[in-house]
Amino acid sequence: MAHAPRPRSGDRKRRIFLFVRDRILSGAPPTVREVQAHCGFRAVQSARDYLEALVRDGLLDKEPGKARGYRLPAHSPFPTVLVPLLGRVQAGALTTASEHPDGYLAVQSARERDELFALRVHGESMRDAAILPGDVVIVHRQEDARSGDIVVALVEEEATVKRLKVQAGRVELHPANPAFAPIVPDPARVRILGKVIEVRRYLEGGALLAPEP
Amino acid sequence: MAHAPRPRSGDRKRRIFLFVRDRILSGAPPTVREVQAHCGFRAVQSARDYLEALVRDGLLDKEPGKARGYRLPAHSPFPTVLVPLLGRVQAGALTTASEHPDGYLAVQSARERDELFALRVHGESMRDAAILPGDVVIVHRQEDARSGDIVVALVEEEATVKRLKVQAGRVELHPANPAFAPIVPDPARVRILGKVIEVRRYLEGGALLAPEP
DNA sequence: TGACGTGACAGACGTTTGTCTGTATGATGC
DNA sequence: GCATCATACAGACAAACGTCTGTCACGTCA
Repeated sequence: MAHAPRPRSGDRKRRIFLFVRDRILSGAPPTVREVQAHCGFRAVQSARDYLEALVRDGLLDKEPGKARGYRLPAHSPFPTVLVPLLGRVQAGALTTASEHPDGYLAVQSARERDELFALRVHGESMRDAAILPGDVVIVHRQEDARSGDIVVALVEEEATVKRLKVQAGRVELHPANPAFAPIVPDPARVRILGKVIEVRRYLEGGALLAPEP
Repeated sequence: MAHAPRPRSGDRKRRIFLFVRDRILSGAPPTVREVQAHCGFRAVQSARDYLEALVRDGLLDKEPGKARGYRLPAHSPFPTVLVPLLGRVQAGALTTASEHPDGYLAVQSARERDELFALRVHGESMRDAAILPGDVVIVHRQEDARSGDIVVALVEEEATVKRLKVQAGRVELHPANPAFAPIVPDPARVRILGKVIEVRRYLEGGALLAPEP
């Protein structure tokens, strides 16, 4: 028997990629047989050939042997976690605050979920570091940091974002705005809550405000 | 033999839900046995019991019989989608480019996912709007925008980020850096690709790999 | 005390699904 | 013509995976 007229392969390959991508984006990668059915192939292997070609092209990743093992080549190999967005953080209340967040943000990170939180920035003190009031910073909880890191620290009983500098063994918190003065706190009274690993600015609407179910 | 001391059930159920949710958000739902392994259960059925309980609670949906059949319910308050991250965009190649992305980013948005893409920013021209080289902008595809919006436009055959100003019916693209001059393009030759709805900066090697070329 | 519900375990069964091997057909190049 | 390659098909096998049935330990409550 004659087969169907051969379609130009690049186009078919592209359509299959879009189908697979759509399915992954919709929540679950397709099986090889679902791709087969979608394309009208009469053999599983035909669909498999295309999928493997897409992997060779770098358009898809796969986990061999696993069911529904095709993935989008993640830009970050990290899983997506939802981290709590805190409004203001007052002294010592970090743990408490993270139990009553303003909402949750999807973050791709190698860190554990409990090591991350998000904080809305108040004030202009980091303007020249391109961090504006209303921006959201994603913070990795840690008690120390290196000179030059942008950190969240407890100063005067409230969390603030500053650049950490260690000069001659002395900890200083530097704003990025000439209108503000560096803070040279009593070492016993400064407490670093974490290090900023990401900055986000939402230009419309706003970050998600969804309660944890 | 005595079993392990019975944990407080609500907490364990919640932790299992978070695990499943993260996995779905990351691109693929887990199998029952993956949940089992993650929780340290010694029987598949134990994991299954929890998963079914979560379905009864309405926290998860499932497709019975299918591999990796657990889903976030449609009414889930976390509309997280994966959005293609494009390196450079050249004339007319937006659709093509989004099929060969550098990777995918998790973005929370009410928009449809094919209306969104992410673009890495090149150059200092938006510095005073707190957008730095290397930042990633999340863009909503639209052909028009309002005066004052930050947009991605095709200029000289390449996509660039600028602030849109409409003065006396004339379209102007304004950089946010005194070192750059406003662009007043031939209206027939300017094309708006979309509006920037979010800006992200990754401060730690992690989530984003490729440094500035 | 005994009935009952819950959380966990154990083992097996059968479907779903990835994978392998082999064949047929047409296009291309020497 | 003949070798070679790519596409599609056919059928089978084996691993992955969802599902079922039964058991055990513990707590609650009448």
